[in-house]
Amino acid sequence: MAAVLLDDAPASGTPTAAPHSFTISDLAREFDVTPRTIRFYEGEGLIRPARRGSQRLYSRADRARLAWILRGRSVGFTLADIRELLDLYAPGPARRGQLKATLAKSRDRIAALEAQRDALDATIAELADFCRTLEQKL
Amino acid sequence: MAAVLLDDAPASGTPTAAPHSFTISDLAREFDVTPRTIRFYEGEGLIRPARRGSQRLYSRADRARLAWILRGRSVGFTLADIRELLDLYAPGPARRGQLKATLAKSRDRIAALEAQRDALDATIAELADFCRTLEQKL
DNA sequence: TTGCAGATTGACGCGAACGTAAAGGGAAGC
DNA sequence: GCTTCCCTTTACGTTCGCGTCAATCTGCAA
Repeated sequence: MAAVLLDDAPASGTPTAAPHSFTISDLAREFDVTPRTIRFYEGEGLIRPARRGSQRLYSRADRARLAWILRGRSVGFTLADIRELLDLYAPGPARRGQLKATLAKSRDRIAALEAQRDALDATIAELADFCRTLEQKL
Repeated sequence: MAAVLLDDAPASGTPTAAPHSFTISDLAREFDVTPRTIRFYEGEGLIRPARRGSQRLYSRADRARLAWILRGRSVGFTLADIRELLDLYAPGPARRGQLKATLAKSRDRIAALEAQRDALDATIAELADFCRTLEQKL
């Protein structure tokens, strides 16, 4: 996982050379968000692109980090949640007590996510069932 | 599913007789939300409890409906989404064109939910992996 | 040189989903 | 009768996650 946040593979099947840096609107287009959104995440401390003068320059690691943020968002994390998780991944001084606390937090997250998945599955099943009864009526 | 919205089974293993009506704080306690939240949902047209005088009285169907609303919320639906889905379930006049539109909407929802589940699974897998590396360090 | 496209910061705005008083009604128990 | 709860409505406040100007700067091409 940590590797994912350090770099990311170019889009498969794309023979065009993968650039090593991106502008804010490059990323905005790629991930279908606005530049405003990306700047907002930076303001919230979620991402820290380099600068060339005043202009932001995103590395592939930044790009992967953004992808991670957006996926977190898509599963219902708040931006505060995401920041906390990114901090967990960051290799801190790693005292033993810290590690155990981090482990506990991670496990809580997992439990919550699994509960959410159960809710998701149930909802999907219901909707699928509903679709079947609709098809019957046609 | 429609049946779920009409009634709901009492909590399994509970020998106490299942009441047929509830106050707002009964439901608030049971589902761990505030009365304010439930009243808010009523204001948004998501639920319509009976009244005894000015006091709200929730039937078991209302209770099931609330549960459905909260599960919808937990999977990331907005209240507007939930209202729309509840309306879909409501047995409308059912013209053929309506049915097909409803079916299309439902399928779109399912596709979105499945994408969300994939994101969830990936996130869970990552966190689980992270936990394993933490355990190694202990 | 003069645009023009795309980048920047700053500030205010906004919808969603409630929270939080404030002020009062109504039944129950002492 | 008085207090104590629990319920009610009304209404303004708050947080999150951006949207939307506005003013400015910076290259690059015509």
